[in-house]
Amino acid sequence: MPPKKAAKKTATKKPAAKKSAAKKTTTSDAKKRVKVYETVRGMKDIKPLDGHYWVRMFHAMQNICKAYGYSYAETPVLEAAQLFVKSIGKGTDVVDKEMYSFEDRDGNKVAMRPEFTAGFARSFVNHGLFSLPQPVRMWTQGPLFRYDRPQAGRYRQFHQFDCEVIGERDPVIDAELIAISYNFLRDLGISAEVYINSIGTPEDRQNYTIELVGYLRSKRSYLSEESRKRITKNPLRILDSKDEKDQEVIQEGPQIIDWLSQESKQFFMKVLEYLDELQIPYVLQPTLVRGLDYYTDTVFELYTESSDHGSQSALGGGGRYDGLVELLGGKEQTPASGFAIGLERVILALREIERNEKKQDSTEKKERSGIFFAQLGEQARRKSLRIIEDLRRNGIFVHSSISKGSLRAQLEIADKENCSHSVILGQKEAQDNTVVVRDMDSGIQEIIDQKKLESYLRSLIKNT
RNA sequence: GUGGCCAUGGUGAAACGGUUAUCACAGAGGUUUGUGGUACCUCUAUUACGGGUUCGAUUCCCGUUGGUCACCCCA
Repeated sequence: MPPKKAAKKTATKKPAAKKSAAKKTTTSDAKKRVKVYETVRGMKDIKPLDGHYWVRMFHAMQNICKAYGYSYAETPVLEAAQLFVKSIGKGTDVVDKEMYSFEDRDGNKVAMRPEFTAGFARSFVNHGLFSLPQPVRMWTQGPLFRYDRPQAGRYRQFHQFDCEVIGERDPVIDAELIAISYNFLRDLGISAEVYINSIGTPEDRQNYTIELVGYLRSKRSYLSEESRKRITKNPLRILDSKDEKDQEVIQEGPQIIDWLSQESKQFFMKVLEYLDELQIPYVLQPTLVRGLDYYTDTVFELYTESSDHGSQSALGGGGRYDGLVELLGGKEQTPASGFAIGLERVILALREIERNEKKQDSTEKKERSGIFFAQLGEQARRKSLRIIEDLRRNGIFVHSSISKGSLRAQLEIADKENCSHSVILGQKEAQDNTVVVRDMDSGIQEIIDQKKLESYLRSLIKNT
């Protein structure tokens, strides 16, 4: 920003000289154009205009996590690369193709986290969190990195809201996590659909995969080219193929549900029962399998109901990962479960809702609210500094534009910010220890004693 | 990683290959630092970057970068 401005200013100062010189670039390197940097591909600025979305989401996270008794925790962005390879799995795209990994100055292989779960599991093992009352409920939020091809709702640096419960295998935990994710979205005004499935134990999955591959081989000729390749590479992925013919084949094929062990099946039934009890609607999706290796039993995903953005409509997902903590050197049998929601996608959904709302009542004007404080002249400015400060300390938020000189300019801003009242302090008022309070709708002005201003404003705020 | 489409000020758009790149909105400043939601004036673009074709390129071609959509994958 600053470099650009500087360049512009020099350009406007001597436009004539510039033009002739620009073509014969010989000595005139003085006006070298300063390079304007852009964000690196796939990275996104959060602009002040969009800030309110993030603040809203932070509030929603905090409130809901407090209500459910989750503690805030954080893990570093940078971890040993191997941590992710081991937990997410070699052969997954996330690890093989999309991970930001490099050697640091000591030659250690590190990676920027592509997800939260592995870091949390590591942290749990690292700090012996099994000695806390079990299970440990944690939540976090922050940036994650995946070197993917950017698209709307998909960036290389993206943000997730994440909850993890480590140290207990109970279906009620899974139901609770689904409830949190569902309610988080509901609190923001998004009605989500929960898709749920169970993929059982790793052994269950292995047996099922063998069966599935056998079946798919027999139907090979009906499958799409892409899926044919996947039979050997990643057969489970064929289940959620978007190809219609593939789907037809899948419908007739074996379902993982039928391959679950008795225990897993019962566990899953319980999860569903608890969801019914919590009155969370869900859709059983026999083809739902998740991409990361560590998942066991319950898996679920959340979609917006009005899924306009075809492939980007998944807001989040999660599941149980009973084997991960042990895999990372933790105590034997440390079960866990968690979910993550993509915040950029939540914003996408919020925007869409806003668009629809605008269509419906575009005529309705926003009601004015808020107080603006305008000042005029040096003496009044000084005085108003103090008054504004006092008001703010006492919890009354006032807009002001104290750096501006003219009253006109200030009232213009008051209007744009949609303030209901403006407090005006000029030379005269400064002397009389009064202020003028102007109603921005009617234009009616009242003279108020400075001492009474606070209580006066309070009554105004109450009324609106 | 594969394929398609696209790129003009802060935003949204104009401009048969031809003078000074047009318009709206936003922004900054001003119309005697005491009155906004309605006026007026001024300012705010080496047309993404780099090459080429041409007397001449915002317009045509190539490359780069970025955006976007679908696939892959996923949040």
